[in-house]
Amino acid sequence: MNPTYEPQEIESRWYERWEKAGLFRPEYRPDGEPFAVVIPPPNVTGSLHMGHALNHTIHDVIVRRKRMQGYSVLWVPGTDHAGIATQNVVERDLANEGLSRHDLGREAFIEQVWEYKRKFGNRITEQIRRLGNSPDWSRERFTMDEGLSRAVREVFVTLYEQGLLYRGNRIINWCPRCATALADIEVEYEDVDGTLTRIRYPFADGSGSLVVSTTRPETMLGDTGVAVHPDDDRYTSAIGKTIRLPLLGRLIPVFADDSVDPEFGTGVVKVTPAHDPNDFDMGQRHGLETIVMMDEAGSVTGDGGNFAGMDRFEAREAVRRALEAEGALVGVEPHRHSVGHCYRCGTVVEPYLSLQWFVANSQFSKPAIDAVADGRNRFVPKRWEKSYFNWMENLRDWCISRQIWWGHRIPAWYCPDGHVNVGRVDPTECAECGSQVLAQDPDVLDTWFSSALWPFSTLGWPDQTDDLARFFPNSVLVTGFDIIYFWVARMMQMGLHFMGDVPFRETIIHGLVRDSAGFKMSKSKGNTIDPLDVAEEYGADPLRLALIQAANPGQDVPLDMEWVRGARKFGNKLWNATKFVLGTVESGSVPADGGYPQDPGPAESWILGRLGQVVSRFDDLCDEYRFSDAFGVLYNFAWSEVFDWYIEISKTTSDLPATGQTLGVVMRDLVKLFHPAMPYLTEELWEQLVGKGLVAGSDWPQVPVYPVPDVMSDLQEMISGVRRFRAEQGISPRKRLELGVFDANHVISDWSVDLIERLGFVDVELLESEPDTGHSRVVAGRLSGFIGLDGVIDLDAERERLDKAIAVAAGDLARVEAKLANPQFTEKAPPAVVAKENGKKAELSDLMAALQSQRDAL
RNA sequence: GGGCGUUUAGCUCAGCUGGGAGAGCGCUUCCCUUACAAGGAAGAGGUCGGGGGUUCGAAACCCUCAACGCCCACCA
Repeated sequence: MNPTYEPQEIESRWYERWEKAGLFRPEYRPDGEPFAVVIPPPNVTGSLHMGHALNHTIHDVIVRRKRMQGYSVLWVPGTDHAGIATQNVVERDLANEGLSRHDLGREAFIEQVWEYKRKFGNRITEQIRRLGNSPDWSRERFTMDEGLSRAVREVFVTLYEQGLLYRGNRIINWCPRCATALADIEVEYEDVDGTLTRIRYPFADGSGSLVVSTTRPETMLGDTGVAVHPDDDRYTSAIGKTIRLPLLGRLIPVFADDSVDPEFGTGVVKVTPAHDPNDFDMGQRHGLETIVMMDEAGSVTGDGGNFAGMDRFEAREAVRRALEAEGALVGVEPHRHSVGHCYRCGTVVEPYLSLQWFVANSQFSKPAIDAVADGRNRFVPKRWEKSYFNWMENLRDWCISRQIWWGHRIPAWYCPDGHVNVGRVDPTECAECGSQVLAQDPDVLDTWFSSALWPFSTLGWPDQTDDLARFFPNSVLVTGFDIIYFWVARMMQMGLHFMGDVPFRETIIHGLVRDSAGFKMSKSKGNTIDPLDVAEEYGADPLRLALIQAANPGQDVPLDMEWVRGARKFGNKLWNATKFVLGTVESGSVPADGGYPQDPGPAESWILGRLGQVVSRFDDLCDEYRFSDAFGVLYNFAWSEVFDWYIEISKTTSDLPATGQTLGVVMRDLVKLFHPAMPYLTEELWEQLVGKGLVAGSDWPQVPVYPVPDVMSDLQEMISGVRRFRAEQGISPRKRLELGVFDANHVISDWSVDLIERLGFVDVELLESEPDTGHSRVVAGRLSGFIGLDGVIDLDAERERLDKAIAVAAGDLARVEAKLANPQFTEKAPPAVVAKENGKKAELSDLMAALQSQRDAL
């Protein structure tokens, strides 16, 4: 073995062997209970970031452990076509050559994107491999592959037939830069400092005017009405009058509507039905005309008079100036308000009236709520259920059409008469009028439409495949809280609707990876850490361990390179411990399973007993997805019990029969337990210890129950006590001390004496009674130690030490006595608690007395 | 405006059903003892955000205040 742990070298050696062994396929354990999970498909042209690394590490830890526990595990990998995001990337490339997608035309452009996908589509999957993840690559899917496209079409057509999917003219969110509609949740709101413009709207009959307020004065070009609240006394007389719209001179009515807030501004609202959802509703209620004054690029249309052709923000200023010139501008004041931005490009979105396809969302909400409420699906942590419910309860219809080219084309065809043909196969003539002139809808579907089907489309649906029968519903879904609405909620809706069941039984929500200062990692902030760079510098295993050590459900993960370095140190420790064990047991001689000794000595029994407890605790915590806690328990056990104590103990007990065997077995089980987090390193150590097969394919430890002898903690306390004495008195570790041990309860053996002598670096004499004078007492459970002080120490320092110990004991004793003196406590507290306090009191009294006599004898 | 969460050691966080304040990192002192100095041994450090209440007993349960963070909402 290398003298030290070299992660990078090791990590190039194992992936192929795992794959060749077929480990990642559920067929590896054909008879196991199925356990299925699907990867949240990353953008196909994307690159791995730390959020992926966290998500995948959690997946892999779950999946590798389940595999070792005997489940038939399927982890489906794949990528998402990421409609707008990918199209934007390719368009940016084209722009560098001075081209737009329109220069290429639709077909050539799409071919270009496919080319891009072929070129970069492997990058992210390669990165996923590099970090040691173990999905079943033979079942890798892409949201636009043939099968998934068929699933998308099937869902679209079925929903259409069921009347749950329709086409309609609505106000949607429009991104003028991407030139497409967006769903409500694709808009990110941000408070910005804007202005509120007050405009005077004169009555046509010259009898006065009303003053309206708006944050978007340019929209007045599309005004077709003015509204006040019906109960607003100030304006009762205005209702029914006609306004002559400034700048354009259009005549528009004043009407009353409940939705107007009399408290806001002047209590008078200009109504622009084509460019505001509220106004649209009012327009519907009052039969107003809709005038689209802005086009797809955000420029003023021909209906905007002199302003036609201007960009919306340019028009905003121009309209204001024109109003001022006309004397209609009352004032402009600062106004902080929330403005929506495109989640893909950050451009300010416009509410925009257009003809789009929608999913009648409300129909899907109740089943999706019920499924979580009655526990068919469980959120971990549970508090996210509230957000989920809240969102589900307030759903508006989902706008699914996008005016881009990259994605699943909407399977709807229109004849010249406007008849709509939707079908599973492309129509050749209009079903209504027989026209053979048909044009397919140019739009594509929202990326999330196909993502919503992922848990069953990847298993072969709509075909009734074996995988579908075996692995649906999935066991768990692991994702971040940021896509609960985008993804989790919609998978739930579609799973329930099309499969009649929840798509997965548990929804595991993890946090965000943050930088060491607690800030969200983002490209714009420049604080991102590339997981591949980390793997390059420190290794993938250390990165994985660092991430999983911080990953409790719902909790953000702060990542500092210190944590990664710490994880690598731990890897090094495991490495060296194994090297030591190999000095005792022959390489390759440790059995893959079992091998626990029949008749262990006390130290063996202790470490094996503790190992059993730790495995059981670790399993419980993993089953609750509390990985941070689980690995904390394991890490501490390995380091402070196995390495710091057991290995040291084993050096002194070479004559005990089970030592070598136990060392090998304990080390092997540690290797198994750490394998889900550090797959490469543990595989390397397994090769050294066991030499046959792979840890990845081994069985999870099942440790028989061993008693944990109390004497072990007595001995440890005795040894620590001697060491503490040494440190406090400034006595060199090389000076051998005399230690008298009084063992009133006869708990120790020759072996114990040997242990104390070696680890404490003392000569032990067993005492028949406690000596009176000339010693320093070491309290160690049922044992008492007496260090000979002759010529060893500074008496003053020893007095000080004793005084400190006495003060501490006295304080503790006083507290216990006060508690016991309180009749309320002795009467009302449970007897067990009272008994415990009494025991404590006796113990402390003895200790006090002993220390005091020690002090007096000095 | 509504909802959720956080506040425990210098830092990151455990502490689940109320019964002697914990871990890792960092820090201090000593030690290159033949697995490991990417290490070992020993140690310092906290009025558990403030206030009130329930209880024999509260970091934990209830109320309240404060600070910070996040999500949702048609703030013209």
